[in-house]
Amino acid sequence: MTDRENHGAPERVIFHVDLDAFFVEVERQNDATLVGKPVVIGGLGPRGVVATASYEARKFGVHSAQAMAVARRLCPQAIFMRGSHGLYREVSKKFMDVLRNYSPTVVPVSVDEAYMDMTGTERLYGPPMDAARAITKMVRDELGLPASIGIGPSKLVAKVSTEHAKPNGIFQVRQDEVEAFFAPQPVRNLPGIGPKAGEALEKLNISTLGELVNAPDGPLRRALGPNNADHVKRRAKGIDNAPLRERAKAKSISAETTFDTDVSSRSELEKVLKRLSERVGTRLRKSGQLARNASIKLRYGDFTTITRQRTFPVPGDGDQTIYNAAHTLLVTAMRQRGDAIRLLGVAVSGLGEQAAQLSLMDVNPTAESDTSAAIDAIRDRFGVESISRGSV
DNA sequence: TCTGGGGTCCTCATCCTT
DNA sequence: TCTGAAGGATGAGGACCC
Repeated sequence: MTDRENHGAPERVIFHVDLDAFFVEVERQNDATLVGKPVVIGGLGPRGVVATASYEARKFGVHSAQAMAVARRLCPQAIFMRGSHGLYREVSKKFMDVLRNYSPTVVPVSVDEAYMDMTGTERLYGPPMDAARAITKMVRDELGLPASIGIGPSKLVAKVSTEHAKPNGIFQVRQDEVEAFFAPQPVRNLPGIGPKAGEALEKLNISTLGELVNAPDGPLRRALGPNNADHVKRRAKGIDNAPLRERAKAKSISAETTFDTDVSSRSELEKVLKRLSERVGTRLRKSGQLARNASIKLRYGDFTTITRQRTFPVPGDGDQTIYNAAHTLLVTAMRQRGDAIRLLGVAVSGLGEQAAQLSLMDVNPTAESDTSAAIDAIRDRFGVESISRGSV
């Protein structure tokens, strides 16, 4: 829909609901001694990073994606935890159920945030601010979790508003306020502007969205790429007509691991590759899909990362099929560069429904698939570690 | 000094087919 | 039969998000 087409339509009311320091708050429910203390959740190994930090820890400069070692230095008195991701998924499901009481259109973005279309709900819940207060109250009453809500005429504006609502608040920006609200925002507040684009804009002396809107097109296009520059400029004006839509099925499934110390032993890498292939295969079969491609990801000690991809002769979902392709790719890559490896990953993509398997050109993909499915059944019953293929 | 894991989307290069 | 253009498929890499 173009801007013009949107004229005359009632202003959309979109909520962006975000749970504050979600992982930490869930842990605090299980252990009240964590309340009021700096808590950091993330990987505890030598190469772990911060997933979430409590507001008490953030005061010391701890933030997500930071190396755990740095977080420990900044805030040694914090409580460091690995986190219980299965539990977070369960709580997240309940959170989405609470939101569905208020709107049929709830689109989860991640475990701790979702968009809601609240257009036309005034007669039921009153003005948006009242509805938002009711939702945060219900989230707190039912789940014991603090939530922040940003309200706007689009997903983009709602999302940026949430940053002003945090922690534990509500912030609304109406259509006629969007331009004035966006103009003074730092460019990095615009979703889609990450470290690289932020740096490129800084070089052009552009630090706010207002400056971005008024920047000449030529240098902007050179800095961000022609298509992206136009897109970003529109968003910097707060223009976003994207509809609220359920996320499509996953397009790829992957698993990867970072080693505590870099690994150069081929047999060690093969063992891990096998395990990763099985993890991916199990999830692929659970999704009821077949994959057309397998790929590996390698990161070396100097942090350079490469990916190598291979297409199956026919779509498949068996562990062995995935492993064989991944192994070929790994051997070829190691021949080209034999350096020790920091991270190893396996992925499948080109996912499609089972019917694709009816193309009967291959050796015997079903037999292999049956073996993998049998292994899945045993794992479901007795746990992931209960059975492995011989080489693992 | 240190940079996880699981994703999506975009761009660009290359190869193959028409 | 050769050649070049166009376009799709594939592969690689990078940026970004939570």
